[in-house]
Amino acid sequence: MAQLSDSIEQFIKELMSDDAHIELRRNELAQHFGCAPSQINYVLATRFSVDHGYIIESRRGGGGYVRIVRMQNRGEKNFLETLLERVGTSIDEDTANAIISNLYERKMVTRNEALLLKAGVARNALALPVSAKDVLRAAVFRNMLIQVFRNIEEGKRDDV
Amino acid sequence: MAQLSDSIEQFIKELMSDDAHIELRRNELAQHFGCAPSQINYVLATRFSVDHGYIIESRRGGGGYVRIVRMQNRGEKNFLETLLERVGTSIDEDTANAIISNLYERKMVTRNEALLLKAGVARNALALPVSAKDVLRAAVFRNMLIQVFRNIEEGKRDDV
DNA sequence: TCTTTTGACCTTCTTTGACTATTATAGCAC
DNA sequence: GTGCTATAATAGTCAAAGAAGGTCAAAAGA
Repeated sequence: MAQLSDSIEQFIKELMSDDAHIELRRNELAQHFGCAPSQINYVLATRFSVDHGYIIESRRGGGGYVRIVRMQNRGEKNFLETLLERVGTSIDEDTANAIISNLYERKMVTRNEALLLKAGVARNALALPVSAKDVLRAAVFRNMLIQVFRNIEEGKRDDV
Repeated sequence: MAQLSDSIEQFIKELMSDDAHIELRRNELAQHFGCAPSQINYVLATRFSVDHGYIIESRRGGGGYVRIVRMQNRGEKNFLETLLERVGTSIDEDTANAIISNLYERKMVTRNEALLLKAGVARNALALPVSAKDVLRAAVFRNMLIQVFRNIEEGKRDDV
């Protein structure tokens, strides 16, 4: 039997067709496939992750949604993947700064954005034992990196 | 989908346009949107708080009203101090996001920068007990805020 | 063994309604 | 006219219900 997950993956990809992003209701989709809502999360996690070239955004509560953004540019997608791999689950400040400078040199972020990124991962921002700092820095940095690429990919929406 | 709260927020912002303040009738507005009057209070509380840069004044009884006042731009230096004070040593995500939106509305950061700031303070970036998250978020956020103002103040040099 | 599926429980955001508080005004006593 | 009082017209507060989506681990399949 064609796995449920595969069908859902297909379905979502057809929905997207040429669009760079779509928005869907998790529960609706689950109902459509007669499965548990968390099944959708599984599909997103295993087939629409960053290393598959997608970025997921969502919102809870009334009017909640799940938005799937496809990275258009293959190079960028691979680059982000590489960066996230490099960051891993722990990273020191110098390495993070090097990555940020590199992004700036490639003109993927403005100077101001680069400085903002550096501020976010700076030692003094993380008042914790050193080893914990690196772990935390990695977490914050990953999030910011993904946002950098989202900024690049996404058309200008006006919600901030 | 188009959240009621979002529509009301939009509506109010359009009403304001360039004015520094507007006055409205809570019940009238509620009726216009066919919702409970207290819904209006919810929108005001979540989208027009002081952190968002607004002050609400109101009066009950016959001829009552709700006045929404957009806060004046203080000197930048002073503003940074105020913000840092507000952040203190612990801040939750919603408050941080409100402040960021405010910076964006005041055109002190670009949209991309705002999104970057939000990514830096997002819940999911901080895999820790909630209370610890708030403390850490404050630290990271302070650092980024200072950078925002440094970006504004400093002439464009090209070293990063 | 590795992947998929499900379900119980959690967190976030929105909407509503019952109850409370405040203010202006009309009517009345003087 | 003045001062009180009742009433109507507002707005505020808070808790509960409703409407999403998230997480994690156990069960089920391949």
